[in-house]
Amino acid sequence: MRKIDLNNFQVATSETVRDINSRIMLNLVRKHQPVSRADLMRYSGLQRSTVSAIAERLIAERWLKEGAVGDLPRGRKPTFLHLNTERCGVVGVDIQPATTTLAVSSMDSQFLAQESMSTEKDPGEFIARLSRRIKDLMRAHPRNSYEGIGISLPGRMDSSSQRLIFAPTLGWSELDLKTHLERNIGLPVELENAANACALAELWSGRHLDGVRNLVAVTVSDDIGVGMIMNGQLVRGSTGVAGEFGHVTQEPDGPKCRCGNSGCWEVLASNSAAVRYYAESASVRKGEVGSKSDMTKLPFGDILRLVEQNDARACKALNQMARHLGDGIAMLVTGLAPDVLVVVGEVTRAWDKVGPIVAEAVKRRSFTHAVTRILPTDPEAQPRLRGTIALVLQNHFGAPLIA
Amino acid sequence: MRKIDLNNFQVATSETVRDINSRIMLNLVRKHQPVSRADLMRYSGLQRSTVSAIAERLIAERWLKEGAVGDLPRGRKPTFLHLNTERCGVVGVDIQPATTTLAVSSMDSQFLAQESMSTEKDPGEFIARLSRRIKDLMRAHPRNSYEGIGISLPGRMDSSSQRLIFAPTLGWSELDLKTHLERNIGLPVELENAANACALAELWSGRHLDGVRNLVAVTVSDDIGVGMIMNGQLVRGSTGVAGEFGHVTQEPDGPKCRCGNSGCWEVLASNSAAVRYYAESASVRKGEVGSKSDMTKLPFGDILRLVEQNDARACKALNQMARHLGDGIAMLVTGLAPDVLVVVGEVTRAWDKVGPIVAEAVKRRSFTHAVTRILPTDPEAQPRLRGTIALVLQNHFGAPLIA
DNA sequence: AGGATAAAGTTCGAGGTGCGAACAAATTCG
DNA sequence: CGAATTTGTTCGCACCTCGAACTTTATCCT
Repeated sequence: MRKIDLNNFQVATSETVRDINSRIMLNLVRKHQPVSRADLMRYSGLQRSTVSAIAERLIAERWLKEGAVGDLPRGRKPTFLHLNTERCGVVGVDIQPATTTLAVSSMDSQFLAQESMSTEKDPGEFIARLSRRIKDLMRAHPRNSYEGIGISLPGRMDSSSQRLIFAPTLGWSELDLKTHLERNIGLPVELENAANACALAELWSGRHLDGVRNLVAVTVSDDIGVGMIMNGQLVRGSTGVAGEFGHVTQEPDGPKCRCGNSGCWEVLASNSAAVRYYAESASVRKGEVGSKSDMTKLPFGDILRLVEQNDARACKALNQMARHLGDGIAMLVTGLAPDVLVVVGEVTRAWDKVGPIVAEAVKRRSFTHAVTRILPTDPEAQPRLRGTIALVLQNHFGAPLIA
Repeated sequence: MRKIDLNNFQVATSETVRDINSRIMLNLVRKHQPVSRADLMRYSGLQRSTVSAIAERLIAERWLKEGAVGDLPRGRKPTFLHLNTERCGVVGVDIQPATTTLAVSSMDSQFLAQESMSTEKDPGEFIARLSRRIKDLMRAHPRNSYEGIGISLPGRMDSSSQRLIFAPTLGWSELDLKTHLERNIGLPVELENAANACALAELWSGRHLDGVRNLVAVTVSDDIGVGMIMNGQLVRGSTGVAGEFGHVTQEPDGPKCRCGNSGCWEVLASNSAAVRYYAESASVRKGEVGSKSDMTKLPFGDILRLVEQNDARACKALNQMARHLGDGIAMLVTGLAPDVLVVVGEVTRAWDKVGPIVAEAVKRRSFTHAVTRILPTDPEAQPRLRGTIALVLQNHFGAPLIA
């Protein structure tokens, strides 16, 4: 049971009823399509007449469309309803330190087109170029309407103003991306932290069992981010900064982290950690410790490639990273007990090696009553980008803001 | 934005509108009482006529009552509305390993009476005795109606059946407390884990700034429990077992925990930990390590008493506990970034000593963007017991289950 | 004293919404 | 060809909020 937020509520009117039931209908169609009005009546518990009325309106508003007629052993054949995927489009933007990916998607989270550009160091320049690219992309893929622009980025937004307040890897500061883009393009813009976007992606378009309402996404790159869905809703915390489990101290005497502390989880288990482990093993092998110039700092991708070739040093570095990754995941499983925990990042390419080590660490360390499934995401599925789409679609498919 | 739970939703009808607005009104009265209809109109945004209609019904249902007339510089004087605290009572039961406390409370979370009994080892016997005590207490404090019985206990319930599935300190197993009590007394029973109950207590009757929607309660006794409120709602996780941060590994080579792992947070920072630190310091002082018989295992309460007398050994043990407590709290602050984190337990009696050490650890270890206030609870305020009341009152004051 | 002003609270018809029964349409089976 | 069955529509009813008009109560100013 939720407490009513007296600082941010909506009273109910007659139309509220229709809004609630429409959203339920829309979700039922999304889940069961193709589906007849009679089926919707059974799924929802609404009266046949009510279902017909709502369907009529949703068809008029072009959210739904009628399709083929079904087949039954007896009686009148049902007319199927579908989501009208042509109705609207959504623009998704995934900003990463080096590359920014943008895409347009239809209502069913299918990408219609996708392209990349470099992420500029100068925010002004970047916004101008991104705006142009988005407009071009929308012009090339005309839709009945565009609903909005979702943006994922490695940083933190102020929860009220949505201004960017922290994005060390991008090198921007205090940027009001939202307002600028909204003015340039004329569509609502929604920003979200990358890990949170991944969590949303899994919630709305993940291939999980139906009814997953507690889900954690762990993004592993040069840092570690955690996005949490609890009770079917993204957890942003008081200032929008929840999920910084990457900066939980795991080894007080461990290596220095760029956050200023030492031995943070992300210092021990991120891609950069594997890179460091690999480099360290080089100098150890040579019998010299600390002669930094000797350390061969291979990019993480190369380490993964070496692992595929069964290179012993690379495997050892990866194992070390995996063990620490598992330790942190055990913390999340123990403390949050989600139904599903998904891992996002290049490291999933070696999941056949990493997965068992993580599973072992979790089994060893975590409290036994949780039954969290730990799953790698397919990098092809572009979780960040899918999350930006979910971010916008939420507004139509999510629960109405009431009470 | 919340995702609609298609496995557990309610469609809206005309009455839903009234239900939503009634609950909003009830909460507004709770927050602002005494308050006039005209004020409620302004707070809620509803029409004057609607406010009057809802008030009329709530008065008829005895949720509200009219009180004194107010005073204004001009115009007709307003009639104030209050919560009708006499309307209903709630029974709260706080089961702890040695003692069970039971109380009856009015709608405003004020205790009318409170008494204790010993917690039996035999569950059947216990249920019988508890039922009798509850019935006696209700008879001694007659109310218009009793709304339900809330129970807090140190253990875990199955989230669907509410059967007790894990309560090592009580020594009961697989107990269906809910059904038995409901049959004996004829009131709905709600069970909740003690840490969760404390979190609910702070959410509903805590003395915090208004609008705290992300809150963590840490209960420190012989174990450590964590209750989480995120987005204004209790986080129970997939199987109702979320919050076991007490069993997150902090020192892999640390002392054995009764959960089977080693170096869990609760092994390092619970009351028992302080007791152990104290005992260890004894044997160290004597120059012998490991001769267990020499270790003086003082109860935690005695250690606190010694601390009040500035006993050096006791202070050292408490400091050690406090440092570890702070380390774990830093993890929660970093990862969950709640508005408020409350600490519950005997340790708060020495908060003038413990608080600064915790604050220091949090400052040192946690990510800097969170602005969590860390507060001790007053043991006199009986957070567990208040939580059981909140557990029941939620059903009337919480957001309606819709969509 | 009496009228203007002001604010609280009530009354009542209009419009939106779901309910539920009756009805129409479409299809199969004997 | 009619009975049975299932889908989908129509229509009057009840519930709810809205919003304007109205009543009630009180103060201030002339």
